[in-house]
Amino acid sequence: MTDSYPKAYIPKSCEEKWYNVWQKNRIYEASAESPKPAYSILMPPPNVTGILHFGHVLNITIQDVFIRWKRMQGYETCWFPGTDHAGIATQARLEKELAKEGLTRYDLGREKFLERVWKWKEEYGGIILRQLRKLGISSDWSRTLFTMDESASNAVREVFVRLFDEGLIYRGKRIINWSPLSQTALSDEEVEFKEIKEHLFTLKYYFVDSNEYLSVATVRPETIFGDVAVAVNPKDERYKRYIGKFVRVPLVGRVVPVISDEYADPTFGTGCVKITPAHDPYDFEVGERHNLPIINSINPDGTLNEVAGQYNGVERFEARARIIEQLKNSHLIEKIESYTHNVGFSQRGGEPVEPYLSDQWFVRMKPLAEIALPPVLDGRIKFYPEHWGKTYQHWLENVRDWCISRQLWWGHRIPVYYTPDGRFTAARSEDEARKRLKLSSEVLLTQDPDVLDTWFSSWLWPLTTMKWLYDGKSETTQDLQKFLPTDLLVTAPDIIFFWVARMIMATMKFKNEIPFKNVYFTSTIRDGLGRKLSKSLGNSPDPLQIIEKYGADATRFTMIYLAPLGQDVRMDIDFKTQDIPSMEIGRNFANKIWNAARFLLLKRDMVFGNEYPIVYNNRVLREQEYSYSDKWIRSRLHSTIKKVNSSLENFKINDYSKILYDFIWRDFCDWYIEILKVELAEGFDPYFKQALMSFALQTFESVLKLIHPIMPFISEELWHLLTNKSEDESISLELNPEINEDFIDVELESNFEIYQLIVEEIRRLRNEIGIEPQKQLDVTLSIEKSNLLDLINNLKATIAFLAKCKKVDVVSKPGNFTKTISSVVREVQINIHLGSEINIEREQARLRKEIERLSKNILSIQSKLENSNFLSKAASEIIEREREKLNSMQDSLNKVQEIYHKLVEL
RNA sequence: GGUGGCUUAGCUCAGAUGGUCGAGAGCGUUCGCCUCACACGCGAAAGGUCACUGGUUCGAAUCCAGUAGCCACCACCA
Repeated sequence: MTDSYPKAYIPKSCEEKWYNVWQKNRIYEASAESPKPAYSILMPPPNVTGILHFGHVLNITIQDVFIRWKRMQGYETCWFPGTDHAGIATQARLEKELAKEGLTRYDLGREKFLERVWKWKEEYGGIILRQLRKLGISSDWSRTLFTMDESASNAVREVFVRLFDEGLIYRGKRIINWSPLSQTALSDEEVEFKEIKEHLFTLKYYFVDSNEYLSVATVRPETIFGDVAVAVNPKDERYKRYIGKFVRVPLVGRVVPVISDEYADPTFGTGCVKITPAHDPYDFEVGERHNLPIINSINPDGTLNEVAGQYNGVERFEARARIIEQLKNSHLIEKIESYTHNVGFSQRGGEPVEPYLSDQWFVRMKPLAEIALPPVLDGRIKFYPEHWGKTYQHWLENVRDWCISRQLWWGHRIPVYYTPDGRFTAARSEDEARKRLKLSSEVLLTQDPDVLDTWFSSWLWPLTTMKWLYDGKSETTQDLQKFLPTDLLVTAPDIIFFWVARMIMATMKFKNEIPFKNVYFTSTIRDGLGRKLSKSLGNSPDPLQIIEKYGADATRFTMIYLAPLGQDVRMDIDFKTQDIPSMEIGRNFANKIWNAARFLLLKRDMVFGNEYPIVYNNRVLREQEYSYSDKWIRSRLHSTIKKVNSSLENFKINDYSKILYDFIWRDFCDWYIEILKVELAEGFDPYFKQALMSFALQTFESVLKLIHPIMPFISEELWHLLTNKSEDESISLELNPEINEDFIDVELESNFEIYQLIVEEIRRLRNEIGIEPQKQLDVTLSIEKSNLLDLINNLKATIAFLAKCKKVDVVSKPGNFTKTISSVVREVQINIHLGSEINIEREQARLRKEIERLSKNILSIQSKLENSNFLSKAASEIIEREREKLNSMQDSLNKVQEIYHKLVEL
């Protein structure tokens, strides 16, 4: 018998078992036709190249908690999973593999390369979705979408054409952020600025007609090959006279004009700035204003080009070093200062981006920003924590056009077709392009070679997951009708611009609907030193190993327990072993739950024998049979249900975990179960014992339901052990316990608190005096308050059990005792009869301390109650409470003083 | 430069709408326990001028302002 309930919870076997059962029974697949109200969540699609890290664990667990909780509240829940094709990351990954074979993508050619990527995707892509299953999540896997699936691609193409036709997508020659590593354009959002210590070089630009020169500062001397002018501020008296003259670009020898432009800041550097339109966005604007030529001196791979003469083909930073040498040798450098400034880096590749002039496709953002702002401002979409709304607003109000073309192969091909003479149109197919351009079938059309930014498909996620335009035509589907808008989006704040904002734009634009009602921004997880987790820092443990070691439930619970809304999380990480010791919180808690169940099961088997489960349902406590502790735990349970619901409703998921932790560990295990032991031992009537156990088991079943959203495996396992239900049934399809306000008894809870204080005080005194652990002493409690007296009398035996007393007497009047140490909690006097002489001095000292503490408190309350302002302005119930507090403390003080004086007399 | 966040026990953090805080938890530390569910446990203890200054209020860890330190995001001028 005992063998069926091992002493410690073993997560592994039950996790595998139950996930397989859930999958087999397809219990988490949603029906759009269900009459139940809908509750839906979009899973932020991880990259196909991704592997599980702790950011996912937190993010995914939060979503699962809400989905499971709502499912148990009777909603038709649908959690849409999927993966993102992650253009740059995936292509880079495959190119790396090719490189091992000594190949580049160009060796294979576009078609072969893409075949290869697809093959890789089928084989290894989406490993992360399998890893997510280890967490026990209840997403609807039948609805899994990949952003390059045909249905999604159809929608992407359609959206592109529509925006193009509306003039919201345009092609333009602009300075964009170029990644030399990936050799593609990037959006502004994909650039990260870092502070870099470099040098500021002041170069000499000699006038063509004199020995004088202009001093021009630059941090990028390698761009001098693209210089087409030197600008000075028109108001700058120092340089006014040079405007219109010509200088020679150092080394290059090109003769360029000195122009006047407001852009030159007289207070910065020398006040002269070289203008290189091809390599700086501001210079580009200056060039446009002054009609200057544009000279590109850098290749897409980051090397200098033929314009740079001898530096042709030299990598940009290498070139810089060599150019400086040459400038030095030619005495063309006036000075070199160290200089700290911010440089843009490619978020993915990590290399400095190159401002690069090229033809790219852009989305006009203003009109989209205008429709995306109102739903957040008017509260249709709520952010948690709220303050992200400000960040969102600021971004939208200052948004710049979105560069969506990428010079990659892996991604959605831009649906634009060009004629040999340079005309073009967006179209759903080549045929359509031909029609649109009114071309005969002989004219050769070429499709744009570029692909779209990955986020151009991600922003349609709320729509494509629900099969919008899956065939390029259908504007609505059952899923859209049932599940849009979704209820909750859980995501990291760093993709608020990339993704959250753009989803709002797209969904508002194409469906005139919000994509989600609530957005929960997760915490950033950091190590003990406050650093973000990253592989390169070696502070990013593999969640699968942690799950292996501590269990999925433990991992889930710990993450939620540690991660309050809106606050970063610090996890102690053992860098050597890649262990996370704080996972013990969850593991120990799971073990505690397991053992509470084990206790109940053992007692159940004892009390019912083989009558279980036949008579189980007939054994019910009659109302008068409920003991104070039964009523207390029932009251606590219902208070807990209430708190659980309100914390989840307010997205305080961290509170939810703490409320249950405290309730289960403290209330249920430390007190209720301990008391139950006594009640079972005392009861003679087997029917009564069975009823008592039924109540305990039912209470525990409620506990399991409450904990299920965060600890799905152990709760499922125990629920089955407890109820003997068939494997086809699942606790996750049960309804949450309902609150019965009638069961919440505030007065009982407060009296019970005094009972707990009494037990604790006796234990404390025993410890303090050093009574041997096994020694049982007689205790007399004197209590005047009648309802408390009744409660304590009722629970007398449990006090004896919990505080190791031989006998507990309860009297209504304080007695006169010798060889006794006494203490007071609230209005109760506790007397422990030692049966031997006591250390009077020590007792006096102890009591003096108590008198002091009480007197201090009383004084502060008294002064409050004597304050007429307080009496006239404070709420009456506050005053009443203070009065009660004062009375209670006075009473305590009187009693302590009485004891003290008696000691003195001895 | 702009915006937002944080600062409560040795450590990590709870402490909506100010009074129930007569400041809490977990870990760590100290002491005592293998008490018939659990040593992944039980019982107990020590440990805090709630960053600083001022204000609002009858009353502030909680609201406001300022200061300091830390963090994040945005903008980025040669």
